[in-house]
Amino acid sequence: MPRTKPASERRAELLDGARSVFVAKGVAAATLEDITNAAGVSKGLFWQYFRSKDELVTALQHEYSAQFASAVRAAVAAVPGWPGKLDACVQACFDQFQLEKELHDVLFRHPAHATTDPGHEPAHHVLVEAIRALLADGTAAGAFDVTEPEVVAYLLYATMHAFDPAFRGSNRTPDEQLVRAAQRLFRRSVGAADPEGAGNMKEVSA
Amino acid sequence: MPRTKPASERRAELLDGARSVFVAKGVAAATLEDITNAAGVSKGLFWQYFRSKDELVTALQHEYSAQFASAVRAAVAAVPGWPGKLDACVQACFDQFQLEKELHDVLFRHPAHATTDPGHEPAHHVLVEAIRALLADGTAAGAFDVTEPEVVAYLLYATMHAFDPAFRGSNRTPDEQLVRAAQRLFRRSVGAADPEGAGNMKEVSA
Amino acid sequence: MPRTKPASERRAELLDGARSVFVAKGVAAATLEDITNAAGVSKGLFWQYFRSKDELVTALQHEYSAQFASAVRAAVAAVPGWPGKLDACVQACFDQFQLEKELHDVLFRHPAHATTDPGHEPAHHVLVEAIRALLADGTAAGAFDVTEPEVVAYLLYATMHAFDPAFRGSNRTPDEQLVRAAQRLFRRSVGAADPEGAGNMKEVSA
Amino acid sequence: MPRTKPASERRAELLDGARSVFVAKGVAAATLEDITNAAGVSKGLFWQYFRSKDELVTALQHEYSAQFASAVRAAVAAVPGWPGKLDACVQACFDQFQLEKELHDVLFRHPAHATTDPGHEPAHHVLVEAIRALLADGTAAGAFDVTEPEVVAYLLYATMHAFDPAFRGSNRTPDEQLVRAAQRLFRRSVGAADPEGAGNMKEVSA
DNA sequence: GATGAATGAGTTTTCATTCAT
DNA sequence: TATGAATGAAAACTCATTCAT
Repeated sequence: MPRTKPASERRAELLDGARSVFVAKGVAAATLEDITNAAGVSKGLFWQYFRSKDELVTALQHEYSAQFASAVRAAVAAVPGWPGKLDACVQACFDQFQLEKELHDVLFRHPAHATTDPGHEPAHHVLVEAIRALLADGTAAGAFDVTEPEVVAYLLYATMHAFDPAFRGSNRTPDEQLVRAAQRLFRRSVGAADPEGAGNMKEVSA
Repeated sequence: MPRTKPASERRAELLDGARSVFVAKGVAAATLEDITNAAGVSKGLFWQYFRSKDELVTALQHEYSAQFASAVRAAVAAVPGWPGKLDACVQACFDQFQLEKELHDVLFRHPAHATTDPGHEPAHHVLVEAIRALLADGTAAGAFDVTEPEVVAYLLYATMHAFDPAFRGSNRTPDEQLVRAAQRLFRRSVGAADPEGAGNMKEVSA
Repeated sequence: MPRTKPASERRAELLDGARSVFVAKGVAAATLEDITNAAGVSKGLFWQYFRSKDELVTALQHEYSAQFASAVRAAVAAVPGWPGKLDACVQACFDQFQLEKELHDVLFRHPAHATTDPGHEPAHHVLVEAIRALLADGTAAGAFDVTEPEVVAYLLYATMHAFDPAFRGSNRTPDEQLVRAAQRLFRRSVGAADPEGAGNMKEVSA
Repeated sequence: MPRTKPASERRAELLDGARSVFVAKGVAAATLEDITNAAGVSKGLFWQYFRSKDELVTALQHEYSAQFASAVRAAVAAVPGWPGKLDACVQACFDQFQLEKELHDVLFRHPAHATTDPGHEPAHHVLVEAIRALLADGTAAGAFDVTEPEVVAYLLYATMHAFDPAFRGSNRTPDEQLVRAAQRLFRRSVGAADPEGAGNMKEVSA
């Protein structure tokens, strides 16, 4: 004996249900019935909100990416100083991957997340773009030395996946150490001084 | 009507069939019948060589990783000079991703490639280890400045996925430019001079 | 947002919507939602006017048959002379089948139009009856020679389905020729002279 | 615990099962599981013999039509004399409709039996063609007077559907009488004398 | 070893029908 | 009266897996 609810609420319930089922058993293994059960609705209702499982996955991916990017942007904005912003960017990415450890994996390793899927691209892009802006602005301010911000941003975006729990696999580097190392790598990559005791650069260039 | 063949040959036929089917329609969409058809053997024979589809996928992943790692090691060994080795490592990774564009994607984006799958780890590890050795040796030789080779190697391994055609998605940077940028990034990361006209490092450290 | 309307109008809207949907995609493929959409009413309203899809189909069949029969009766009445009436009957049937080419097919080939459906019988019957009356009256008037008007009417009724576009299938006889041939066949069947140049009968009986 | 059987036997079992289920509950209402149950095989086996329900229906239609046509041809061939052949043709059609009363209806009234279905046309055609040949040959022999055998054959083919139990509906004419009337109608249509006591023709032509 | 017919649980999807508003 | 969100029973179809030959 169901009660009518606003569509946005139902949709959210379905998305929530899907998220938890996906995390629990993966996208491929999750049946639509699992999802509607988790959402507490009947099987048929699913098709009033999504045309297919893929559409649901895509919706979840968008949601995820949007949140990720905005968290990064906020973290960068909150910190003064270019090297600090760079560190904050790295830290924010790490935190985001920690936030819902399995979700990224389950959502983006799925084959549905095809190369050519135009739907997800913007999300990726928004994060690459955030990094690019950081590099370009820092370079313009004389703090960084990056001649091709677009390309470097893209490479660093790839690097960030080292934080993905699924990607880390058996890598047992402690979180703290991994983040510090990444920050140092990012700083060097943009030609900024190492975070603490900046002796490194000098020695090399000497 | 094939007659008896040596087991290793049959297994290879099955792996070849699977590879082509996986590339053609993805791992999830490929049925075991597709695979045995492609291999030119009967359906039942599959079970004599693999316990499940997942085992087959894993075998293919191993094959792939092993080849990848050995290609990288060979490329590194073939070049003299530490910065040159680093560049060669980057270039070899790029070339490997180009070699069978879709195969990596289809094999490793599949959910079967689970986080905790212990079967694939060695392959990852062998490549990370190759990079680590390069960094440690170069540092010992005074050419690089890397204090935590394990961690940096892992991070750079992640960066390398920027070459994955599936990962690149809409990124339209020309191949040549992408490789050059990656080489510069790697050099900087290890504290070596930029490939050409090493002015960058100096300016920053000045 | 339609407000209250007279029931008969609503019912007509529903019937119209159903007719167009049925013609467009067939009875089986048409969903009640298609129909209510086409009618511009809500899904739930359907149940206020029809107890089931079958009831709706039956209603449409009745409508169709009633119109068919009355068109035939009118055509017959409009023409003087018995052979002329017979020709007119044939022509009217042909014209009716042309009128809404697909509708008859879609409505009466549907399984819902079951053998034992007592609902459609009257319609058939009214047409058979029109033919029967024509044969009986013509015979009484000495123009036809039909000893069992009921049975012959029924047989000729069956013959008339040769005009059904769905029945014709790949038959490529031009319309004009088909009608002429049918008229000749009907005339002969009732023992009347061939329409033009009545030599045929004589030769045979000679 | 199934036993392997020759494909043709399995296929026949499936066809037999389908035929009985279709007759029992109609094509639309019959589920594939009903059919496989009736055939005594598992659900999945169906798809090894037919690609879809429609393909099965079509196969049954072909089977039916082929048998129908050959029965008619045999009956016609067995009788000497043109009028006798005509009568035999009518009788054979009637007998065929009696043979599996509901099957024709259930098979051909189904929407799958679409107008444009090229698969069934040959079957129709083979019967029309048998009638056409009869008319043409009889005319050539001077026994019939038919100027357009193709068209008349097609019309008489339509007439024959009066024998279809589903078509007859509430028509209560005794079988015997119906067949006699049809034979008389056919004879008249082709310009041959009435079966018994040929007075009719004479009176009319006089 | 090799085959492929047979199985049947499992999945997505549809849609007539209800009912709280 | 009119609405449309919600239901859930079916139904078609898939495919990994078995096993008699």
